[in-house]
Amino acid sequence: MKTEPNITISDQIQLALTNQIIRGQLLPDEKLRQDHIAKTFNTSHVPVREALLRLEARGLAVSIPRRGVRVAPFNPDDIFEIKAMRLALEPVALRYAIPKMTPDNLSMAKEAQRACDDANDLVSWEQANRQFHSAILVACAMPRLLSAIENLQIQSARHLLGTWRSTWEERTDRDHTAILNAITRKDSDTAVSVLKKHLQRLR
Amino acid sequence: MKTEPNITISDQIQLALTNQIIRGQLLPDEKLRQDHIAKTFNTSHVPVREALLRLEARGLAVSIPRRGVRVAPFNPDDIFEIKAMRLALEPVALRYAIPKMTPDNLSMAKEAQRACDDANDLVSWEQANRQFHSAILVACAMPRLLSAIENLQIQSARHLLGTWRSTWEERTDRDHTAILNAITRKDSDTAVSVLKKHLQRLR
DNA sequence: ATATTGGGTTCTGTTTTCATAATTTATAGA
DNA sequence: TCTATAAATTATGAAAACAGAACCCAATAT
Repeated sequence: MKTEPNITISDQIQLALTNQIIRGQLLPDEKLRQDHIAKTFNTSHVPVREALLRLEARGLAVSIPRRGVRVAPFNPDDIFEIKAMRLALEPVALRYAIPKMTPDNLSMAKEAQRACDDANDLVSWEQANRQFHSAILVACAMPRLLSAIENLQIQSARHLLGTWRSTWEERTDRDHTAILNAITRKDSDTAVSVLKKHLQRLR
Repeated sequence: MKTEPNITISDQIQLALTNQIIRGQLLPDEKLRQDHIAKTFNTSHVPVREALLRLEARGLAVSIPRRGVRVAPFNPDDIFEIKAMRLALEPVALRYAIPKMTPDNLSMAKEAQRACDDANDLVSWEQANRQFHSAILVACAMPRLLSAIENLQIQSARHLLGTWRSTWEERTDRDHTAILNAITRKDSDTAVSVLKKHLQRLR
């Protein structure tokens, strides 16, 4: 039994571009030219157009009709907005998730937390951090909510990697452990309030 | 000075399909065939694909690679999720909007409210209602937040028109006036709490 | 009757080609 | 020298053409 051979070319392009944008290999406001990208992926420009369209829908690119697509810019207002939205959505997701959480969900979260602590560069820490935040929420089983949150997390990550690029200090994230403990006790109130404080610290 | 001749064919298709989905002219799970739609718009199927892609991103369609796109289905879980997200996001937007609200914003909202009261069928009431809910929030000036909310409102509208299709009774919406009064007094707390109750009543 | 195979049809995803809008470069004028 | 216009180049958006996967339906086997 094979796993999803149904991945379209435009999916692959979208994934690759997403990562390049997150990691800052593509800079804010950088132009995304269709046939240039097409060449690097050995395709025609149509699948590229479709990938760009979806990047735009996810807030990672900005398009002006007939004038091309650019990597989405980043100003302080955007950071503020993203934080506000995460603060609005993630606590809700967490509250719905906790009662439905399975042992499997919990162990995934713990694993991600370990990966956070073990990370020794910003890129891999960020990946693990994002996995942690997703792992504690997936159980809510609300697809729109989860994908909205995922997009916001990606945009946060982009900001993080863009501004703190080189600086890296090992960190043990007390909030994460506190959240995990509360979840284990099924103590939604403290889990949610710690998560809120945690997100408030974002900048 | 012309207004936006930069509308692409795929934009027009997207708009038309959006309305057809909202109004229930396209039913949940109905198949959206590319060349069929292309024929009705006298285009090739490429712009149609792009329109479908964006409908998918907005939660109005569901696509399975190589197996086509369908109008997004609607089960009680979805309704619940949409309500939860609106409850999470709209109060936040309102709180940020009120301090920035201009007289123009306010009069737009009043106009929409009047249109609600004057409506004598469900379709036009729904349009006015949506305009009201947007008008009281635009001032927050948070584009991602606003477009997320707009999409949720569209999905609510779809549910509304889908289930209560024919029934129509004139209604004067007390919540709307209460919200407007609170906004006029710059009383964010009551405005937000009335909005929350108002959204809670959604089903 | 039910399940299964095969062939034909339909539909999606992609490439190739093209028209036209936008941008850049060059040229002429003040 | 700077501005404004025109020509050449480049890029986007759409059409046409095509390959291959999914679907349908009839004929065959169980």
